[in-house]
Amino acid sequence: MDYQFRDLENKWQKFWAENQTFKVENNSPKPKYYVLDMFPYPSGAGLHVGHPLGYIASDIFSRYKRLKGFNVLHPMGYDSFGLPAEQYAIQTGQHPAITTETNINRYREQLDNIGFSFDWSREVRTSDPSYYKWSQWIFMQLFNSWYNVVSDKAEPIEELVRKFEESGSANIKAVADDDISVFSAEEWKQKTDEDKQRELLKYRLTYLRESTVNWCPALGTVLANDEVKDGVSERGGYPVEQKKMMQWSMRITAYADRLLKGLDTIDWPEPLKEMQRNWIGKSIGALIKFQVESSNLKVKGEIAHNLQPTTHNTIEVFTTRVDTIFGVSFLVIAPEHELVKVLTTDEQQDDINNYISLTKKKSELDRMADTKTVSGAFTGSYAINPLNGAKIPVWIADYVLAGYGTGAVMAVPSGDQRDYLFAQHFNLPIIQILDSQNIEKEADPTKEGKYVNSDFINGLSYAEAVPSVIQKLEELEAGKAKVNFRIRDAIFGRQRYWGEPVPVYFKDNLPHLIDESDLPLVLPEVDKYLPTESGEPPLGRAEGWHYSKVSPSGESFVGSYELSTMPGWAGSSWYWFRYMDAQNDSAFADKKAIEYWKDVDLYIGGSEHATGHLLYSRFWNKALKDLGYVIEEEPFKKLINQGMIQGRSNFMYRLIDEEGKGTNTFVSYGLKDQYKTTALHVDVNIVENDILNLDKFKESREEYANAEFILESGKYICGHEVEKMSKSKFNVVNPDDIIERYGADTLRLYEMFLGPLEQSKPWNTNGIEGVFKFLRKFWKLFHDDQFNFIVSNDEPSKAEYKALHKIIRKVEEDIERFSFNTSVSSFMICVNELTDLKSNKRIILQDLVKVLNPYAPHITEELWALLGNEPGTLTYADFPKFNPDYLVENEFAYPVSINGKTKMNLNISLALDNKEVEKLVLENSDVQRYLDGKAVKKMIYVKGKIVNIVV
RNA sequence: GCUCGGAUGGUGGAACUGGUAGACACGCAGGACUUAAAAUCCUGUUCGCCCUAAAGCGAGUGCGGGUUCGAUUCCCGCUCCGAGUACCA
Repeated sequence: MDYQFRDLENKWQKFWAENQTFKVENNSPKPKYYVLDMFPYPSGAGLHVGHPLGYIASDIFSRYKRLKGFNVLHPMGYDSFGLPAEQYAIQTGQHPAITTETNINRYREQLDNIGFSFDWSREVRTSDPSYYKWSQWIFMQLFNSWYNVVSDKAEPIEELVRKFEESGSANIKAVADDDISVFSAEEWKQKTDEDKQRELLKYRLTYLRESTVNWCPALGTVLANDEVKDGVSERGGYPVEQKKMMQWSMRITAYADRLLKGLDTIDWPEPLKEMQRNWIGKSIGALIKFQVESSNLKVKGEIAHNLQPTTHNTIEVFTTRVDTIFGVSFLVIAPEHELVKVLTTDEQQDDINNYISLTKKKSELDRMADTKTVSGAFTGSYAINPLNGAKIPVWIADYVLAGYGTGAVMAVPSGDQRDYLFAQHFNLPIIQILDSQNIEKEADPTKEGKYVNSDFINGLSYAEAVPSVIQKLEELEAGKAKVNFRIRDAIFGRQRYWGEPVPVYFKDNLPHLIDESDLPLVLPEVDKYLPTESGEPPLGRAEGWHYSKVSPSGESFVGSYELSTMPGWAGSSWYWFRYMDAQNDSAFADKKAIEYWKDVDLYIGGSEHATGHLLYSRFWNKALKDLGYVIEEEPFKKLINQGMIQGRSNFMYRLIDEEGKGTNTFVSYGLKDQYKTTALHVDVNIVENDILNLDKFKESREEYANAEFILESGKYICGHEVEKMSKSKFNVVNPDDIIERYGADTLRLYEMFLGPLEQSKPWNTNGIEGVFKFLRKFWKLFHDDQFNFIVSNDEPSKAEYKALHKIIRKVEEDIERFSFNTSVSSFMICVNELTDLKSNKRIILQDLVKVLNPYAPHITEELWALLGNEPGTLTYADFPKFNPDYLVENEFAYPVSINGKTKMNLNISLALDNKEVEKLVLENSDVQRYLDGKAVKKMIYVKGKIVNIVV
């Protein structure tokens, strides 16, 4: 039979599903291996050809590991809560659950078409109550925990309560809110329940905090950062303002150091680790207190430590460059800083008010994006440099962010470019502090040279100055060394409908967890998916959305539920555990299952999740480990980023008439410059190798039925450009179409053949023929000219063994280093060689089938069965063992070069030693001719590589 | 701005630890088979010069330098492209 890919692929896909070929057990004598893909959000557009890239790579790896004797967990699921489904629901009234279900079914169909070896019995959907029950449960565990700095881990909150009861708050070292109070055990016991809860909330790993959101009054909704462009909503262009509201937060900052240290223990791409390091942003510096000079404090040249500092008359700044303290010429505090009111003098009041109202109009994003404009206002007050008593003005400016550090900076114009520009603009002094500094045109942040104008550190180097300054500050009680992190606690609430309800109700304005037995807290029905008229989240519309509880004493109580839902990242921060034991109803995963699978051995996904999903997942994993639920400190041992598949658009050129109107005539790419034309996108699916299919084009739309063309050599050539893959650019390619035409095995091979996995590249169907031809050629190895299956049981020749063992070694090496594109090339070489050798030896072909199986599972299953093996057993066969003996050579065709330029090749036995080779080469008549009598200075001979003659 | 990645024929890419640059494909050109098309097969294909051809010569991995017997690979400086990130004190 000819290679009937569609029949054969359908047959095997059905076989695998019916026989549950890829179902995996949570115990096995084989070693475990867990291969995970980043699960998709099931969007309405379906899968395009870029999505499966990573899945194909992970599938090849999984199948390879099975052949290598591992018990492989390779699951798939859906991250099915999300904004698009909700927006669609707002527009159409269709319940997001219905849209989501439809989309998932479509995705499943498309995925099944490609022949993945997923264990679908473990499928998860984050929007399914049986799944989000456990997202809610984990939220509860975090709520019931605090971070103990002494043991450096999260502990149950009861432990903290016990400590409070024993000895008050004095000996507690915790990562907590700034406003925790100090109390004795006695004082604790005397607190009301309410006060105790209020205090504990400051310690919990999930807690309430006031934070700002992008509020759009016209749309009546909160917007995500990327829904806001230039201060107005992306949809509609309505103004957006910053609104403060109480929000759930997660204390990820408690884990900042562990998240940083853990990076050194995992095998991830270095750029990605670097991104996380920068995001966490550990900086070692110092806190310095600047005394405020005000009329009633009367500081005149006196050193500040003589004064009694209070929070009202000191400004605390954080700096990573304490050494520059003598270069400080002003202080800048954030416009939101609490001291602004106190510091502003009557004369400056108007200036300050104006500036603050100006700032309010800008979103934090805008404030951060605008680095060019210098703006600020003077408060009228001055502060005193604690080390030299200098009187320096205090300004406010929006380049200082209230949320980072202390919300105040000491400005050193000579060392910091922003400070430099600010000083220039407002005519403030710029003080040189290092002898090698060049500050004529811009700030010089380098640390080289010796200090000048710097009092007691004059003449010292950077390394000497830092400890010296810190010591002095500590002596004066005007400052101390301090580690600061850039990372901020993660906001966990969303004013949305399509997400997990937060399992919390309120009583006396205090949050309480619902009973664990009441989980899952199922998302209620609402009439509309918009916020309520009073501005409450959509859940405010749900009827009867109250928590009722009967207390042990028999009193019934009704509390209102939290109305916000969890963010998109909640469900994806632990899903790899659910795959270990997806059906469990009494735990997020059984302890034994977690002990068996432990962690993910290989995780494949895009680098766009570098600072979101991949950081949150690590955080939850660590918290769950602290609480004793999981084993490993890090969830993903090895991570590979697959590159983005970009779109490749095709263009046609419409002729413009004299009046400037478009005609129905189209000019081929090479001729377009001779005419007046306008370019328009044409569907890439009716273009092949940039040549337009004219008939299909005419059929595509009625208006094109009578289109005319100006052709070049009888063809219409289209222009092309690399763009994002999107419907509007007509460059979306559906894998289903490729499979229909060439089969799933060809698609799999071609996606790999396209280039290195990590590299971003445009999708281009040009070239897929080559891969398709390869599979047909492979098929023909097993068949005669009439397509009768025929293999020989004869002993293969040395050349045949060599071809086989070359590919065995190559595929092993390539898969281990995730270089899938090169092994596809090698398969082609191997099949070409065997075709030339007219090889149809069973011994060779049977092993070749195994080696190719991970890449092209359908065709190999079919041939495996045709070879007489039990159908379906290929998945768990043994990968062939590489034998180097077959590759031993006794001769090598050495390139002979003169002064590094290759001139010729020479066959030389590998058994000869240096001297013999040199002699042989120099005696060769061709070499003599090239040398042309010139004296040989030196000879380089690298065995098995090269001979180089230096003259 | 900062960080990271990249730049190789007409195209996608290969060259893994410094050792024959352009593997493997696509495309293109020519040919075979065929009434024809498809499919298949064969030959050629980095560029330039010379040439009927064989052969030969020269240049060549973004640009300019350097290290080396030898550089796509290492070092220094630059240009361009892509991604991430955002005034982080």
